[in-house]
Amino acid sequence: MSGYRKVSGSGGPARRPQLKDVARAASVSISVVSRVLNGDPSLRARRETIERVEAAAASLQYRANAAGRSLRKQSVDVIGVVLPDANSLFYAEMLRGIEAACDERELMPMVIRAERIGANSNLLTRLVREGRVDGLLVQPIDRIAAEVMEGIVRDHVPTVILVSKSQWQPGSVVFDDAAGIAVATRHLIALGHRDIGFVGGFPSHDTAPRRLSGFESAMESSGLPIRKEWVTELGYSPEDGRAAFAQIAEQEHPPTAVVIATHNAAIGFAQAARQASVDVPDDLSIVSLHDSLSAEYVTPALTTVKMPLFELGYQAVTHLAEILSGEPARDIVVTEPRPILIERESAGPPRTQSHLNPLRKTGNK
Amino acid sequence: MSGYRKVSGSGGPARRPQLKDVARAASVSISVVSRVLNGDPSLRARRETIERVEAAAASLQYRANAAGRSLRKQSVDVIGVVLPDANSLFYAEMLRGIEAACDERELMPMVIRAERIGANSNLLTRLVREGRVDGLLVQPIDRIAAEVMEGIVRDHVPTVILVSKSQWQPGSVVFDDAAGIAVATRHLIALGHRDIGFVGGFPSHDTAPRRLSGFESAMESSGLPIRKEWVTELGYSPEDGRAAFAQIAEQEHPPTAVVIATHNAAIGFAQAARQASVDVPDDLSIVSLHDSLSAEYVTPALTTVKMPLFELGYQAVTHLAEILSGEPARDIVVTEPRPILIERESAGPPRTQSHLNPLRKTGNK
DNA sequence: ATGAAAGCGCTAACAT
DNA sequence: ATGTTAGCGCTTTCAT
Repeated sequence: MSGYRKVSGSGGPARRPQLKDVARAASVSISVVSRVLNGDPSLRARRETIERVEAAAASLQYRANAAGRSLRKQSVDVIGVVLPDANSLFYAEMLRGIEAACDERELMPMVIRAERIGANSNLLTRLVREGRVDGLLVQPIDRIAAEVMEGIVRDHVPTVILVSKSQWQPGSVVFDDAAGIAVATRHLIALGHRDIGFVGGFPSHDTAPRRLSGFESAMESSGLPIRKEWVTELGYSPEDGRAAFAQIAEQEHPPTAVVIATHNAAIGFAQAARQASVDVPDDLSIVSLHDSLSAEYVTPALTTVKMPLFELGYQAVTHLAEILSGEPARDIVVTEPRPILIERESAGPPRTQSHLNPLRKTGNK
Repeated sequence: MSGYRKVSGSGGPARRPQLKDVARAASVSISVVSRVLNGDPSLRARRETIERVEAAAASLQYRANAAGRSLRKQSVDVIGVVLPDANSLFYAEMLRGIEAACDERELMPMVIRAERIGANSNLLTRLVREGRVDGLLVQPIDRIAAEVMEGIVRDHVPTVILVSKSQWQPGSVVFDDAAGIAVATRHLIALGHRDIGFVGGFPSHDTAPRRLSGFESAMESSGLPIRKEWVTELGYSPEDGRAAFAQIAEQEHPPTAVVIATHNAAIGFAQAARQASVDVPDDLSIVSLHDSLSAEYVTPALTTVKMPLFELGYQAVTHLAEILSGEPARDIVVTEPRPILIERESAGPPRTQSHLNPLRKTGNK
């Protein structure tokens, strides 16, 4: 079918070398070549033979054909990586961790944007049933989580869930969300804030309660009260962040600072603040969980808590490889390296206190 | 190797159905099943038989094993997509076009960030020599372009170059760069600017002269002069954009507006302007080629010219598929849809003219 | 210490 | 109108 793979004639593109070519060049049988190149421990060959085979393979630039090998081994050394938006800067670092771990194990990551699964709902099932992947790394998004995850469970694909813990089966890698939120909260406390709000995620998302509890414990251990009206649980999207701002800014006595549980909500929250001419950080300080490149470009640049994204990706692959080699699936929390505060411009000391709401420029009620 | 694929015992995960299972269920031979499911035109079967086979395949949720099929067909229906940074928002839309075209042809795109190739230089060669991809879509970056492209040429992999034209061999899909730059330039002229500069790319990059010529012809057809000192050819990175600002802002009589030949340079240029307290757009208007999500987040939001990224990706796959089926490689210019001006905040009418340099706040020299 | 050969799942040429 | 079979390139068991 493919036009370039003709039998070698004079001038035409050469056929790719295969086992038998190496075997002929080294004057051994193909089985010896296979064993040498795969480092078969049961191999009992003369050093000289091994060297001859290796030299022949190198000079021919031999690489085992993936289809032949896969057919025989019943595995393809490819893992599918399903991400909400592979183009988001947020995932750049996680993907780098995934790639690094894959490189070490001679695995190929095949990235599938979750959005594609919506349009082409059997895409994942196809990949699995056609045997194009040995296993899956999945970061579920709410909308498609249920049906996709059910398909995955039904197909018995070795799977590790990223960032959130699976309700379906063991096998996940998550951040220490509470620790990250605590770092953010303590930074605001250290700056002198006492009136601190929390913009959280939707309670049904399994990360949300962990993040909220990080906020609560950091506040409590500094003896600071938590005011219900300063805590929103609207979701993780920019729109949710905007809504959270609306809810918090309308209050008679608003907080002087907020911890925001995720990056996208922080973008929306800050945008809404700017549109309402609320000065960040002078009127309102913001620290958000999860750093990302766009945090730098936003005005004001966002102070964030950077979580170990690289390591999460790395460990996810590591654990998936364990599962593929027969070990039981586990739920892993990535605690190292610890969350790191990235100070930029969105958090500062509170203004000298005034009991008027500086956030509400329109003085109604 | 993979732990989940055991022979079906009681309770254990079921073996994936294969041709012979469908054949047994439909009481026909495996060749009939293969021909029915592949829509073989030479098939001369009874309608009833066809229906029986299709029903059996559907009820078993049969999917042909990729390894078996690939081994036989000598093609894998996977194309490698090498992008400078797959995580950049810039490529999101191009990738969507690639995916859309792949979905239509039952191809799988396998995205490889070019950065990985630096660390793991034989990665691409490996993919090709192992037969894991049938062809390649490559956007070369300067640093690795030469060695990688040479490897590709040597391996005779069907390849289509993205965005820039290949000096190595035919097979490319590029934008109508001149048209895009002309749209940007004409917008500034329509706003009343006469003193317009151009921040271009490095001359060795093949897109650079096309973009410069678009600027020149738009200026000339409005009877506007081009001043050499307002034209920079430093490169496409944010740092290059910063350098371009430095060069332009230092002049006695600077332009009131600039066209910037690419998105990243515009980000750097605008950042440098902000740091120099130059008001954009009041002191200096900016229009850049290539829209991207971050153009909205930057302050001021950038006025840009959106190029047909989706279509470029789509056509690249289309053409690669043509090459794979034996047609000769061509160099394609994507002219539809035309470049579209996205008006945001970085371009406005020029200030009433003053012959002092408003860009140079420090009055030295 | 090395080789022969079976067989992974599929397509297609060749029977019938 | 349908079935039989060779063979794609590889790994691995079994033989020597």
